[in-house]
Amino acid sequence: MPELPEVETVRRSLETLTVGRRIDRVDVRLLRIVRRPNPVEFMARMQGARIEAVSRRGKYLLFDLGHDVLIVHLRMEGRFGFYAAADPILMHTHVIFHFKEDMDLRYQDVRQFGTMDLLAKSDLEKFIPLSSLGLEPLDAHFTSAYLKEKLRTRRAPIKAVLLDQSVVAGLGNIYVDEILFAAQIHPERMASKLSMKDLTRIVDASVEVIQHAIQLGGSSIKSYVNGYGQPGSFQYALRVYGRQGQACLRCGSTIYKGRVAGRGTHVCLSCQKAPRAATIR
DNA sequence: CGCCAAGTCCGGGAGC
DNA sequence: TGCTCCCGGACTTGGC
Repeated sequence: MPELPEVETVRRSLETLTVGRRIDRVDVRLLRIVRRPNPVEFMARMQGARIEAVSRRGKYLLFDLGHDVLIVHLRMEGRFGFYAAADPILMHTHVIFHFKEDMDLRYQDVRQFGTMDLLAKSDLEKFIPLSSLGLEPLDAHFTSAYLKEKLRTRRAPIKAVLLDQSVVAGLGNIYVDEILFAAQIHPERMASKLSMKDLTRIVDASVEVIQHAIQLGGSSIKSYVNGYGQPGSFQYALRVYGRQGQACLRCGSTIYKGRVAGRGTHVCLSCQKAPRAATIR
């Protein structure tokens, strides 16, 4: 479940491990991972390319290859590992980037949900999933005024809207629950009805939670590790996610788990006051 | 054994 | 009427 803090942590590790290296050969072992171009062209175009930089936008990783850019989405369980070329190939290894120095960058994904897109840098704006992303939560322009405008017409519950990548880029199920708990806002509040004060609380909570999570290298709930194979430690700092049945760290009442926007949703019903129409109350 | 978990896309349907 | 918005299903497979 890599969300922004996990993807950012992976980015930092891959930056150290791969920038400046030249790709000798790419081996696509599971075709569905590569969405475009076709796998033959994908492998051919990357051969000989040098990794100039590794950046991130929302939950997407971007490998700058000079003329082209490789865009990777890890979805739920995608991960990268750095190996000696002679190391045994583990299960669920779907794409291998071989470097000159007998080192490999390997993409592993039990769920096979992750995606790779290779495009010319000049076509980057045409890549809809990327070009339609909203602001990063740590962007200075991510403010209550920005959210007010974005949420003006949105009648969906605030949780669904914060999961919408065109509103804020990089939040997923874990951090939205954490942010709404920190902001003391019920996930089923209608987005368009939130006051500027509410929105300010959401912005402040977003910055605080996401910064803290990056500091701790992300949350390793299930399988997440960075490019060095190291887990994060923010799972120990989670205040509401996965704590159903336990005491609220703020008020002591019991954390409840329900369902909002089709997602498992954790709330403290004392700290996060339910609106009249709420199903979790 | 059947359900759940995750993020995104897509189609159908609701609502303004 | 036409558009925007919302929700649920599909994708996948391991774990409970």
